[in-house]
Amino acid sequence: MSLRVYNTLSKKKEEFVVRDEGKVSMYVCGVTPYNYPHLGNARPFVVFDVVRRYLEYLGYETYHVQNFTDVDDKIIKRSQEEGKTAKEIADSYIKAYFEDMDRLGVKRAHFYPRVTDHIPEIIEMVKTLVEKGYAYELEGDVYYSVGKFPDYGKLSGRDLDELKAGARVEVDVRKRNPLDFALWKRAKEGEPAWDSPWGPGRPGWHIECSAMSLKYLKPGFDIHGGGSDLIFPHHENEIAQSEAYADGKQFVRYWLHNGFITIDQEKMSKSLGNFFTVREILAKYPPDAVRFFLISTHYRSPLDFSEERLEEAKRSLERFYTALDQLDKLPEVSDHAGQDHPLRLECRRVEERFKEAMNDDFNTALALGHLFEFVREINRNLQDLRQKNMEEEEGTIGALRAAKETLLRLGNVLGIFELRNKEMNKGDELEAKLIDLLIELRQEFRKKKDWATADRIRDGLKELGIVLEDSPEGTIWRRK
RNA sequence: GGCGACAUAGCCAAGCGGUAAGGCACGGGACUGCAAAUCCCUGAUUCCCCGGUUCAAAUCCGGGUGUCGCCUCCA
Repeated sequence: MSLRVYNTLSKKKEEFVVRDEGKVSMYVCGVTPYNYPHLGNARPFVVFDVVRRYLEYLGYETYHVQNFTDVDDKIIKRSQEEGKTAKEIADSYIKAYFEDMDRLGVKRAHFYPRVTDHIPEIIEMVKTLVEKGYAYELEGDVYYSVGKFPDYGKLSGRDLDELKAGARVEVDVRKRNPLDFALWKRAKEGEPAWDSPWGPGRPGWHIECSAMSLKYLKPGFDIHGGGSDLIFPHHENEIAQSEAYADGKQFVRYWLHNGFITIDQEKMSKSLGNFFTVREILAKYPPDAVRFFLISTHYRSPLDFSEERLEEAKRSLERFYTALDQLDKLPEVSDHAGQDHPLRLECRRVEERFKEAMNDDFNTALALGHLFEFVREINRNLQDLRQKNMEEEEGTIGALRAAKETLLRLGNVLGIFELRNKEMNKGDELEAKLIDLLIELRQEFRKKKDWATADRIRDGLKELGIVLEDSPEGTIWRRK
């Protein structure tokens, strides 16, 4: 069974066929760095990180490009307010973007082009569009003439006439069609500007992505992704510009869009003010829980945010972690031990199911379900281990070690387990030694059957977020 | 006003024509000094409502109701 992805362009799941065999070129619309990213902003980056990881798991070589829109109205406004240059604003929030996404385990794209580094390419593209008759100049501004592009509306499923009728946009009477959009904007006083054939100005909103994606990925690249609010007008306009520029050559093969994060069923957005920044959330919840939360629902569905959900995500992950910790303690045995153990079969089955789920338009929720079932199977075997004789034990241990490898490998396609250790290792050594000392003392009390004192230690530690678990092999502790 | 999406147990969430995955929470049991962790068992006669198609529908069609999104910067 092969990978199928939902293409916004066709509104259907399609078989995923790449342009260049064995390689996937992907472009994800990045941020305008004028603010700290909120959770809604982060969703596409986590989503497309999983997409990329899965493609790599399948054996594709990926080339992932993501832009920074480092000049635009909001950055300019912000820079004027703070008395800084646009570049200073952009630089500082780009830095913040990386800090936050790194913590969420988002792999770095291979390349992050910035608009301000691509002004010549953009000017060239606008110039060509004017020459080809798709764009016109108006007092230093250049507009794209949507009426010239017959396919306009094909991505968002809109009809030009309907759009005109329903347009709530303030109409600029100079434009030929109210929907014509700016490719180049004349500079106002005090704004960053570059020289162009139409006078000093800066790129319009949509042209950057076309210019940069075409430059680095060439027409007909495989995946273009972003939030579904970009479908119209941003991506619609990108298609219009890019396909007009490339003489009708297909711009993108697969358009992928993720659903929104909502709060109380309402879209999380800066303008509504109902947002939480990634760093606010990470101050209260571990990154793996946030990431788990983000992938526990299919990427195209809306996802309602709440602290309860994050708590739930945290508890769900515990299931994986307790199993993983048990598996870590297993002694080494020959790799071939337990070759015909039933658990080995489960390993193959879970991987098949995992692939089947992910092949169906990256169904991470289903994939996680399979992983949970697999964990139960692992725990069953772990429990059995105690009642086994030596010979059987070796086989079970061998199979369990293989299961651990499978679980870790599949989990990391989703990027969840690798985040855990980072956070867990944060505790300092002194703390660990003190806890060990308390456990030792408690052991003494337990021997003397002084349950009251023993329980006081356990309860006290629990208050501090340290959970003790007694087992025949001794007492272990973990953070709650 | 135009276009579109979604409605599945207490909560979250898969399934998209063959008789309801998984997680969290809850209850019972095993284990334990008691817990915790883990395992076992239990939970929707039913998938918003009403019709229809079909041997068979949560899944398809029609009509309602409700919620949300896009049409404006927006991930």
